[in-house]
Amino acid sequence: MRSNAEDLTTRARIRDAAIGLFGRDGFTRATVRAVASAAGVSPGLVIHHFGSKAGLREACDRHVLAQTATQGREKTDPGSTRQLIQDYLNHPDQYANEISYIRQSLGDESAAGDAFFDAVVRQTQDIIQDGIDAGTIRKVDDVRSTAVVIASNSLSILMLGRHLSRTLGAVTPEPHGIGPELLRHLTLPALDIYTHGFYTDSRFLDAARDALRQDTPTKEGSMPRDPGNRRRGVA
Amino acid sequence: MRSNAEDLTTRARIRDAAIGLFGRDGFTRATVRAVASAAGVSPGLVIHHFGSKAGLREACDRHVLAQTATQGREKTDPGSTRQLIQDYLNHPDQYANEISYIRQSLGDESAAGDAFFDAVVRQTQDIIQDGIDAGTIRKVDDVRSTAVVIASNSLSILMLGRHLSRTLGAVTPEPHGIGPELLRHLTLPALDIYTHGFYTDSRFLDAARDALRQDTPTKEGSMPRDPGNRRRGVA
DNA sequence: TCAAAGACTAAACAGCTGTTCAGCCGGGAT
DNA sequence: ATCCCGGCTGAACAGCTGTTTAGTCTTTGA
Repeated sequence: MRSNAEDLTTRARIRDAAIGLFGRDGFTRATVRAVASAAGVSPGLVIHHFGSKAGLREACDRHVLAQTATQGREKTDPGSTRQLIQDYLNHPDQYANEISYIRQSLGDESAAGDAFFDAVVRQTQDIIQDGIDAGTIRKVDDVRSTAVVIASNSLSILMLGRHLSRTLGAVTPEPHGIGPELLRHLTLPALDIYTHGFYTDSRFLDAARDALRQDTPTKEGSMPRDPGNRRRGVA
Repeated sequence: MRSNAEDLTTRARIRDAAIGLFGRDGFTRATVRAVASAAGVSPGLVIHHFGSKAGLREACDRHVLAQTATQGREKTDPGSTRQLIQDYLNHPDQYANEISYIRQSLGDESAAGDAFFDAVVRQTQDIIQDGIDAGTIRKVDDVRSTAVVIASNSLSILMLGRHLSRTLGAVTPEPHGIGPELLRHLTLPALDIYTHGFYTDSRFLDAARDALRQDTPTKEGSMPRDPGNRRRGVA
């Protein structure tokens, strides 16, 4: 999205190379030497600039987080959100490194991953609340829990993109596997469920509600009673 | 689920220890020495039995895959599925290692992860087809794509369990973060969406359908036209 | 102009990694 | 009894890891 040329500060070049390698190989497998080599620099300089590999990772965390935060700023503005998606579909490679990096952060437990997930949930909750107020989204009992479910569903594409593209036979952009073709495959089925639901009646929902009502919420340990036939194989 | 005592073969003890450590720390971070130590054995013996660390991993893949395959065998039988869930809720720790291991396999690209994901999709597709035939699940245009969406949503709990438990304030069983309390939080919101849908009308679905229809599916590269306001921020 | 500071490198260091090797031990077959 | 073979160990090896160090080059500032 920004200047792809090599007019960047050496420090920034190292950071960007690290984001790419961390996203592709993970924080453990990506080595300081590989980052240095990708940035055209000696390993010592990486440490000189960032103190340690952990420091380099923190710098990458801060940078990716700041970048995605400015993008998520225009959350309740539907027009800019659409433009953002369109922008991504036109230039998928531009965001590839950040996407992969966030995927790694969400998997490999880290404070940055926590922060990103919380931001997505918060943002989703705002969108849902606005949608409810505008009448485009059904009124739900618990907005926060619903936001968590929706966010989890959305982020599953990020976490499982490689598998999704593979089983659907879509082209698989490296390394995250998320491309326009994948979104084209998933959009209608997902929106169909979000629009018309998945079950024909409220049988499963009622059963689960009953089961949860009579389920004594013991604060720790196993559940004493059969919770019933909640979530039969799916969900 | 089987004998937890130490009447196992040394080879099996090493394998089980490896499954635990691989699931907790990932395949790279978990070392042969750590596995050996956890199994009460010398590092050389691990190599002696499995040839290499990669061979050990393959053995773990085979074992976890076989174990989950036998469990998924009774897929279309709702009673046994319910019993399986109940069994898990009563003895969550029993499955913790396998769950974590599968999570790692799905994230860290591997043939075992691919096989597991495909099995889940296949199984989900069968369940959906049966549900449609029985009238409990709405008839959908594309059963396979719908199955992929449902499977992706379901597996997101596995991939993001730690985050879900954290933001919901639920107890977080190590290391995967999936416990009864988390399921208790998510069941009703998820089933509510699956039962009543999420949007109030088909506005978003229709818009996406129109956008996809007029979208020339170029087989490679960027999309030439604005795909429209599909999936506004969520989904 | 000179000195201080920072960017940068090449080499080395210590620690950890997977793996190998020589050999010990115990139990079954000959 | 002897042989031997597989389970098993402890030590060692080579390679890679993050990091340090000594030193060079370039820029900057008074």
